[in-house]
Amino acid sequence: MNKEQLIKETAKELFFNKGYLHATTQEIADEAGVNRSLINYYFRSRDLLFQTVYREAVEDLKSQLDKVIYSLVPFRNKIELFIDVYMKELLKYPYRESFLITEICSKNFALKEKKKSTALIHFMDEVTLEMEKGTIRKSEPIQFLFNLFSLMAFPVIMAPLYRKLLDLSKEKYNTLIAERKQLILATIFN
Amino acid sequence: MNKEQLIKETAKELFFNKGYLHATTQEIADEAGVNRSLINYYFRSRDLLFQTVYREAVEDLKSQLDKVIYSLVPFRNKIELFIDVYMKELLKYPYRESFLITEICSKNFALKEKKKSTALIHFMDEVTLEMEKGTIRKSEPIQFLFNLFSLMAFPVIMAPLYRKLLDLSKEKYNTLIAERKQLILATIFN
DNA sequence: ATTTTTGTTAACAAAATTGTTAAACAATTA
DNA sequence: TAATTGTTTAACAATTTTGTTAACAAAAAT
Repeated sequence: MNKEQLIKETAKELFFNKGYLHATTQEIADEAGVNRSLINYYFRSRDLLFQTVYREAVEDLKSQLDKVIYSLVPFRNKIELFIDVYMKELLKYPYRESFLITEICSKNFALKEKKKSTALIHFMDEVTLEMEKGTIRKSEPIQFLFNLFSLMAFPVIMAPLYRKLLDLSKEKYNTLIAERKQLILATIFN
Repeated sequence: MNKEQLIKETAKELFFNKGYLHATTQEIADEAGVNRSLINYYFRSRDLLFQTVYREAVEDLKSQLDKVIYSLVPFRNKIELFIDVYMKELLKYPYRESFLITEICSKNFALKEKKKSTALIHFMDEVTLEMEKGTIRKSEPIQFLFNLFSLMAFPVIMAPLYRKLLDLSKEKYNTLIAERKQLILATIFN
């Protein structure tokens, strides 16, 4: 693999998978098995590497949503597909969203944002329709999104803490997470 | 206020409220309006300050749970009370749990943990009972906890990101969060 | 009142982290 | 094969961050 890519992937591994948000350039380089100067060669500065990783994470997140949202299957199947896709991604990169939040908070971000993606608007319409049909609980459509994401992501993100507080083994915790797809469906559908 | 306390509170403010997890000792001192050396005087090192803050956060989290769990009111009222208490705390310290996770991940934590708190066991029993009574959906009792915490915390923690992605004003977002208590109750109770 | 203890500060030293440069090396092209 | 371009590295410089010290001030104790 070319080393520019390797550096990025390694950074993502440390940030998104290991949750090691304080990683230094040296640590990233070591983990990738490259000379630290290469980070400056390819990305100019630590901060630009972070920005690059940040941007790609947001893009990934969006395109992932879009792909599922635009799939032409009935609503419930769409949600099931989405849970499959997103929870798989969560197990690979549990801390991606946490990284994004930390970055947004630490830099005082220019929140210039492109319009709400058309995919989202499309999906919100679909949610509204399902509420009218009575397949899901009535509420502000965004709340349905909140609920769905919350139920998927939070237990995964908080695993280290909850394992501590509840004294659960890694295996037990994984079992619980695996069970959640059905539970989430039962929770959000009438 | 005595300055040792002030430093701790300021650190918490930066970490838990502002989500500024990269704060340096100088930045903490500046924010608190004290000389940086005082941090070393009272806490010896940056790392010990972090440890102290960490420990207190875990304690707070636990004692908060305990207080509500042991209150002698019917189950549903208990949950309502809990949502009130916990969501108020969340708005004050949205990133407390994120800080804990980041710390757990960055240090390779000695996961030596005191037994699961008796409060938790007590509460799990209560949840099991309610499942048998049919007031809440049947599942592994811990999953009920997961659901409850997820629905409360995740939309608050992810506010900066979701506001970006969904292009929502601060006001609109706050309204959505405020509406969630009823929504959560409707979601987790049969 | 003066000694002792505690709290506070600035100046300094040490360590850690990042950024730059120049030279070595490899790959590609003329 | 010489020249050019792109890649990699080590050495160095600059910066940032942390930790220590010693002097000083305030408070408490004798």
